[in-house]
Amino acid sequence: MVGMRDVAKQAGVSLSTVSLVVNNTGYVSDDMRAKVEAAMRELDYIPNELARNLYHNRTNTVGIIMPTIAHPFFATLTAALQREFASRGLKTLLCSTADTDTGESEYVGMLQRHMMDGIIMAAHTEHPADYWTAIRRPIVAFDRFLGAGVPTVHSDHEQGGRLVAQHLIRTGARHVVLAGGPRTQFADGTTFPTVRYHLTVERMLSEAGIACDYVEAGSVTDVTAHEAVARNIFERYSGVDAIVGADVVAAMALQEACRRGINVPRDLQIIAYDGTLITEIAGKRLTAVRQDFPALAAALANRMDDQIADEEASGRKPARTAKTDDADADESVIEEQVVPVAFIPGETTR
Amino acid sequence: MVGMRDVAKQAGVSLSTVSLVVNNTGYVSDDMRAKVEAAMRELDYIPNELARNLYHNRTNTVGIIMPTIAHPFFATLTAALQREFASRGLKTLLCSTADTDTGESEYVGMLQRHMMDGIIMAAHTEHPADYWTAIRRPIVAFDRFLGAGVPTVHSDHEQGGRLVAQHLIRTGARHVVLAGGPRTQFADGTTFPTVRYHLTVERMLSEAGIACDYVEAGSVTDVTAHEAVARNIFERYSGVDAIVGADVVAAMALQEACRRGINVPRDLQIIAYDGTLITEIAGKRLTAVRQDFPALAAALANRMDDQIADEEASGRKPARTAKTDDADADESVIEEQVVPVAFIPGETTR
DNA sequence: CTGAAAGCGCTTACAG
DNA sequence: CTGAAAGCGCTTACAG
Repeated sequence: MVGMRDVAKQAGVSLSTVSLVVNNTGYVSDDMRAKVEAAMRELDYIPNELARNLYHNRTNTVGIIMPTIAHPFFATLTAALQREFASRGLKTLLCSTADTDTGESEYVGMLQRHMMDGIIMAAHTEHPADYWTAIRRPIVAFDRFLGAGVPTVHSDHEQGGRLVAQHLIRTGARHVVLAGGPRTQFADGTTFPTVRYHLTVERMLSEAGIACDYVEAGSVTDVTAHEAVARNIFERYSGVDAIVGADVVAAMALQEACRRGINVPRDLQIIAYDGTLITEIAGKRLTAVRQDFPALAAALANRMDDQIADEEASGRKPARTAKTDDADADESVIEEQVVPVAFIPGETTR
Repeated sequence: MVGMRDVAKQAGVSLSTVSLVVNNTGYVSDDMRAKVEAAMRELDYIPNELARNLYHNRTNTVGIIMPTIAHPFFATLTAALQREFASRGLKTLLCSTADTDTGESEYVGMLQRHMMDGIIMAAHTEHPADYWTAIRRPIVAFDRFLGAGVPTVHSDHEQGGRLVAQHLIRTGARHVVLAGGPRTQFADGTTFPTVRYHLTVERMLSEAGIACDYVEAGSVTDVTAHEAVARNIFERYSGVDAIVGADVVAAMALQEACRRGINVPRDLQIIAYDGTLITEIAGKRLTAVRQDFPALAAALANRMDDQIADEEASGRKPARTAKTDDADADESVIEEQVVPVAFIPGETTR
């Protein structure tokens, strides 16, 4: 491997001069620069970024922790994040917990060992209350609350719930089935903002006197399990005339409805929550509440930049100390950024 | 940041002793070990992997270059690869060219700057013949030929083509439309093994006297464009009674058939090529030729391990020199590993 | 504007 | 079994 030393020797200059040329920093005479560049070319010199990273204690790499990249929701989110990060000079390390059975602790370890500059946390998790806050390195949560000092970004799920409920009320739905995460997540002090969408729908439908049942949709890591859920809905709630669930669940419900010869949307409306490409290939174009993935990604990347800048500023010491310079951060509070959603009519609603 | 030096001081031992304990290498007396471990705990010491990486000139990170992770095919492949790599202690860096408009050269640059130990190349590309072979670092190609010395892994597309053709012949198809990549890829000396599936289907159908038209399915980066393709098929080939295409195209075709009130599978059969989860949520369960993603991932990872080991063995000098030790490698030939596929009957064929 | 020196944090021969 | 020393490849004050 040819290193800077070889280039310096070949060009007859010092190491520092080569470094200045490579990084285009400070002043180098045209003469010197030419000699160095010639040497670099002759030797086919390529700087070793590892060494540079060690010096700066930075890798320009951000990890995205999610259950599995095979799920369209996370694939869509990750694509948006990768694009956003790339435009900021950051690489994306894939950390999918279900694809590796290692849980997120391994990835957190990598963060602590300085293999990454930060982590976007988008996987479910069960940890002591201070697990995340104790890490003291850049972390941004997606769609979950991880504790004070860990900023979070999520869609405006209340708005999402309102859009769904308003549509169902307006179209005269009478028996709605809502599919979502484990109902235990709905407890007070939940760490999942998504429950706001379900709760909003339930409240508004209840006020309108519309029946609303809730079923648990199963894990995102086992997409085929959704099929059984879809079947169950039809078997347990024979009067159902509207189903609301994440894209994949909605697609399964539509498929099952077709098998049973149910006319969608005349006798059954289906609304997908998320708006990934699944909505376009499910047999009919699914009506959907679409999360704004590019905007979510931009918000996540902004928070991440902040976190990384904070860490750098605080001289490689813990980022979140009491002495915040400006008043914007009450450290006992979770910084929360909310991104609007949109209602996209398709062929599965009236 | 607390470093090894701090631990050594606190424990009253030398740097090397701390290193030995941390890495569990060589012999350290229980006494010393205890002291070091105590110090590590007290100081909350976490080794900095960057430094270690610099010394070893390894990052244990492999990049996967693909058009976009948002496409279910690459999401599925990547999930399998990530799982496979993780089990071998390798991290997965996401390199999607369409999500970043940077082309793969940026990622190749990272490989050369030693930010990655190797690259899985699964994106389309147009480069001079020696572009890939000149890189001289670990590269494994997926489903494409990149040149001598770059091993490749792909499904047995001839078998895939046979399975499709046999089914169509057996069920009495009379007018088949095949959707696939740009027809220009079919030239002699193509770098795309997938054309073997199309060519096999065309040859076998032709021998059986069955009409077969070919349409270009459009880019994987623009999934919605497939919709127009699906519409076109029905408009241009009114007699079509079987459509074969990648999962997303097949799903779109099914959706369009439903809109037109065409009975699938009675009057139109649809076969999906790939077998991602799309086949399960397309309105009906799609009959599919399924690629074996876990096996493909394992094969890719094996080749990658070989490449990395070769590089290490050749003392950090170019991996592919003339002096191969055993006779297994004629360097002018592309090492090619083929993985079987399977025909999975669904609801869209007879 | 250029060079000699110290250092990023860890690892590994090599003496003792 | 332990420590002092050199080194991984690059960067950055700091003298000249």
